[in-house]
Amino acid sequence: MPELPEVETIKLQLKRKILNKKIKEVIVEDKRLIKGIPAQKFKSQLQGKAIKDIFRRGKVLIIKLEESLFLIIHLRISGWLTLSQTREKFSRLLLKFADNQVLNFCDQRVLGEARIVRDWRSLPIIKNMGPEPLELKKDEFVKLFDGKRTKVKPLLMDQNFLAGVGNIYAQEILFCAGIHPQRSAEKTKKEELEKIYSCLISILKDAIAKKGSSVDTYRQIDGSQGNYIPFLKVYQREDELCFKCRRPIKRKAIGGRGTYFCSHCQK
DNA sequence: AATGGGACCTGCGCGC
DNA sequence: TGCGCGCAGGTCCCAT
Repeated sequence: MPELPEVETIKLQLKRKILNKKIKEVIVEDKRLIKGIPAQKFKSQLQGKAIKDIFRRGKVLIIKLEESLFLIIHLRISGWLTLSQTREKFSRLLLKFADNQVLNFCDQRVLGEARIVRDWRSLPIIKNMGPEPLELKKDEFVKLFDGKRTKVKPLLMDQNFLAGVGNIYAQEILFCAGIHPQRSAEKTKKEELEKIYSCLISILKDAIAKKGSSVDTYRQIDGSQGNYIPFLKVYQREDELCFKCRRPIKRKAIGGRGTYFCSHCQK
């Protein structure tokens, strides 16, 4: 559920708070979160290192440390980060700084991951990742669809096609563009793809401005919810009225994913 | 190449 | 009240 706007929010907020702080102590509450190396080694590599930069690629948060080490955090479905004085209920990994602030990697379902690498660009998830939507021009976006025979919705969610869009924003983008979630890419005209592009950009920007959607466990780093939920037009609004035509919103499992849409406004 | 399913996980909300 | 079940969505992996 943390998609691009949520991870971007976390990035911006963390950047204001923990840049140049030194990690004093590392507590691994659940080893399943730590990938690639044993938890002991993970801890010793982080110990004493200062945070030099924080950035994002798709849904992946990348924290640059001293000595060219990178802490890679993927929140997957149910992860979130907080910066506080204490541990949280679902804290799985804690980084304590010298000023006693604690960066909590919380994750209800323990599907997230943390790893340390030197060459983050060669991580498979990064290496194969599609372009950043907010760095993409309209004609570049349209061109991505050349020769694609898949349905538009799974394409938008395919991280190797386009980075950062997940199930929630894909649905919102398609509603905005008036495109049915089962529409195939090859039957989508250039003008429609351009409409999808403008919806993609405006929705992502708006969601970032509102600090993300706390549909489930996602939180801002102070623990408060994101503010975009009241602006969701279809997601989790089954049987509620479409804001455009006042007909009830439908829900259907498409490609194994819960999908909300208006069958009148989306063709 | 595209699609479908299962696996990874846990907690919540529902119906009985 | 309590239990079992279905569901939630990101990614990877395997089979068709």
